[in-house]
Amino acid sequence: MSPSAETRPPSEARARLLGTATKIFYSEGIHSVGIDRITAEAQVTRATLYRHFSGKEDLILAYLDQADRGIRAQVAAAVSGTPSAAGQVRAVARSIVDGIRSPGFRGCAFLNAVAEYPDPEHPVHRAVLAHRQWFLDTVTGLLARVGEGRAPVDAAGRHLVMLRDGAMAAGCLFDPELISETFLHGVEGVLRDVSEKSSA
Amino acid sequence: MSPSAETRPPSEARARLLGTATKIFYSEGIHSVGIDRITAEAQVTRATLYRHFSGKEDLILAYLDQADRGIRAQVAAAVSGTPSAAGQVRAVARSIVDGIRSPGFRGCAFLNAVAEYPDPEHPVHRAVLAHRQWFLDTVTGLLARVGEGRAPVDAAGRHLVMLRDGAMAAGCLFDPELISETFLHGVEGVLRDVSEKSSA
DNA sequence: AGCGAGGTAGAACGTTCGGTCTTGTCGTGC
DNA sequence: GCACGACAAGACCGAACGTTCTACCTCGCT
Repeated sequence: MSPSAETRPPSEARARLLGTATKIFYSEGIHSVGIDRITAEAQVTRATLYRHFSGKEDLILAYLDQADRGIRAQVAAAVSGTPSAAGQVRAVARSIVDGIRSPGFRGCAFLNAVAEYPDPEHPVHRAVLAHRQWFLDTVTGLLARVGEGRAPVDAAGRHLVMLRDGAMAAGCLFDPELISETFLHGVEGVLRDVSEKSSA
Repeated sequence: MSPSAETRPPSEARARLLGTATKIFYSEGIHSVGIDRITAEAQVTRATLYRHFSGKEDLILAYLDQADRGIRAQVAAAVSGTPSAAGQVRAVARSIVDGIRSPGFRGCAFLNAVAEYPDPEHPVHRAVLAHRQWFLDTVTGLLARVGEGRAPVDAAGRHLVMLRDGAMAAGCLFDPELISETFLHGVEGVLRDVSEKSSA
């Protein structure tokens, strides 16, 4: 799973490198920033970068891996901090709008990355697909516990992910406040659907 | 408005150039393809490209402008071919899923482009915002005629655009058929919302 | 004391980038 | 008949790309 399995163990320089890469890749894109930008900003020489990562692609994968871990932790925190199933879905939704509303928000790191790597065979593209599959499964699992029963929970999960994708994509192109409001409203609709359908 | 206002009039070579740029930019991204790829595939020399466009950026803007015209025509056709307001919304939605289901679908050209140009001041970014504003206004206008009255049609328009964005983003990452189904279902929900609220 | 891992510093590799320029050749309109 | 616009072909530019290299330093360990 770990994309940098064959590279060096953690170190101060490596952490600085990955942190800088995360910041720059997320805010400016991937193809448009070069190795030099990252090494300069991380105050590290090129040799150091290539000691910890096998190349730029490896650094990109490490960036996405870190983003993936962050989101998983964020979802886990939202879920563990709430007892009811519907409350868990709302907590996840709230964590999403928190991101959209935060200052440096530049959309979904994975959707942005996949826009630059359309080739389905490319490791970066694959990493995005894997993350998205996990998210869909997780959300669908939460919804299944809201509408306990044989409600069409798969469709509801896809609906919720579609709303999330739209909100994340538009969150840095429109007023984040309006996007958040629209998204939360949509989430309530999905919750209503799942509850109604399962009680029918 | 026209991004290539100061460049040459149409010609066979120019059309070939723009067509090739459209195909390649859309399917492979923008930053990752160079001038040489486009000129080679269009069977045109660099000199010819720079005779018709002031540079790569101008070509990108022409590409987006062409995509914008295409979508406007597509929406206009959907609207003009349907009498009822709700039918027009459904026709637009259908034209969207037609795109998602078509073979070479690679997501929204504008969302993909803006992922590569995060700087809000950049002309490419601005072109994307302009297109999106037009689309939101258009969709909101259609919804206003569905719920004739003072229904919260702005929120419904944002909701519909959010669904579209999510569908376009995921359409090339998941099963297009399921995405289309989910999207059309969501559109019906928006239509129901607008109709109910206005009749209340 | 000595060794190696991890780091800095910086030159250099070959390639590709976007962009300019020159030269020659068609075809059309004046 | 000839000048001009459109295009082909390709050399050329400076810069940036990702990558590799040598050389030196400085810790922590044994």
